[in-house]
Amino acid sequence: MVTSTVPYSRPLHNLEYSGEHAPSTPPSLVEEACSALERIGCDLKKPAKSIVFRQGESADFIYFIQSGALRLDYQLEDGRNLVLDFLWPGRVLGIVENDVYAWSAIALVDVHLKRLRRSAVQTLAQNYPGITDLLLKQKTASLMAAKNHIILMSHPTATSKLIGFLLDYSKQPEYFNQATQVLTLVMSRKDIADYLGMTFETTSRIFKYLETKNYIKKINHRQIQLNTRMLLDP
Amino acid sequence: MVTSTVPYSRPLHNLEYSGEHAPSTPPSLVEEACSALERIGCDLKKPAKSIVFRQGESADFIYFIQSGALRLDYQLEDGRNLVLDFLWPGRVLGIVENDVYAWSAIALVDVHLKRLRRSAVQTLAQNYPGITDLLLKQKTASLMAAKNHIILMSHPTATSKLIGFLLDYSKQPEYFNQATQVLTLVMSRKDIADYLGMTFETTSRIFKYLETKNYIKKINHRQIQLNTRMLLDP
DNA sequence: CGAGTATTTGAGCAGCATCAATAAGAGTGG
DNA sequence: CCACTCTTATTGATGCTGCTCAAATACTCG
Repeated sequence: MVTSTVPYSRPLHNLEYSGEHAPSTPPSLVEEACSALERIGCDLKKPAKSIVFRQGESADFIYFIQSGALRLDYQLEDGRNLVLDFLWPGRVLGIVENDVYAWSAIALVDVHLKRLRRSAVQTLAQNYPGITDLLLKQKTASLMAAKNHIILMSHPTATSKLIGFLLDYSKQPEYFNQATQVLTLVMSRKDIADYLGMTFETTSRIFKYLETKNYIKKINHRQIQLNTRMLLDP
Repeated sequence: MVTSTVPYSRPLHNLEYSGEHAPSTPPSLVEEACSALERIGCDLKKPAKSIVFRQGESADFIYFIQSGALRLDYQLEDGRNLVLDFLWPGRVLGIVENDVYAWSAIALVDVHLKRLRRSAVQTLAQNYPGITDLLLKQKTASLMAAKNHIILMSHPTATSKLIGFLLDYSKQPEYFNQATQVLTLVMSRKDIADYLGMTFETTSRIFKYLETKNYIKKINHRQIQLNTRMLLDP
């Protein structure tokens, strides 16, 4: 049941965030840092729906996503649950928080993680400057994701929010089939709603609306064929 | 006209973000880094409403805010303007973007900045590990601000968004008088609206509503006395 | 003081939330 | 493999919140 469907173990040097020019650290140092991290990391597989860490827990570990997908949840005092982000391979969990995790991480599908003790990473960072560099890039990636999230939430209508979400999501090669244009949703209607700031009934209704307008075609609840041209157009 | 009302020049070592435990770098290194940065930085004063940098411009400089307040604007293709953040002394501008600035920075009041050439900071960072550390902390600060922003935008009603905004804002000591409980708004109704994802008419109406409920008392358009206890209660 | 900008206020409507009921899928054990 | 249960998704009816367009008022700055 916990058996992952992952065919191969992704090497850590795929983690580098390419959205920023390498500032001063040469690539060799980053590679060195990755292999150093690889040595102290341990492989960890978690089944779908399992919790990797909980908001408020002592933040002892950081995790590199090798494969799969996760959801970051933030529990509000008023009882609402907010989805802060969806995470894909190449991203890192647990580097932002200080002594305790500021949010929870939940596996959406079976995931393959590399777990590293935070203190070990910090010790290692003293000898490998590439590590700090890598963490800096990961934080930039988180920040850009947050900016994107804010832009999505600022859209005036639920329809444009959802269209923006689908277009962003379709950039994930493991869940969007370019040939068939079919997007596999790894998250529920409620997850999407909690991410975009709406109710899951509205999410469902907008999916329906998009189908009547031929923007999308529902294969089943979790498989949706996109009409990318039309979604990008209006 | 460009004369700043700032009484003193804030030393750079006030910049350290205290929300995270110092990982491994001892404080002495951070101080060293700050004085090194101080040497290559040049003082810059900008009047209220002036643009520090524009979205899309070549990101040659980073700025440390010594005093004043700024607004980060993101221009969308559809013509809407989004306020991504309000920045206060101690924060840094321009470290997130890569080769071009991803958003614009506008002075809300007269500001005093320390301007540093990005390339010079990168060169200096090779000798002073504290610099990378400081940048890492600043990115964490940006990310936490973004998380807060997302939480605010997720609130179900415009009233709770605005209350959340006022409570967050009242943490700024230079604009909230603890004794009189008066908050000085450095931003317009439209700025607040563009930050929270609503129209400025709604912002105005909610201010009115909060006054009728005795949650706030308007001294004038830009001076508002808060009834903090009532705002925190419901 | 006057022109331009920011804010307030009003009326009407559209979109989304709420509550509620049904339908479709997924998971489980016989 | 099927029947049963539990979860997830859809659909419906209704009311309220906040948007739109429009006008009036307050404030700012030269």
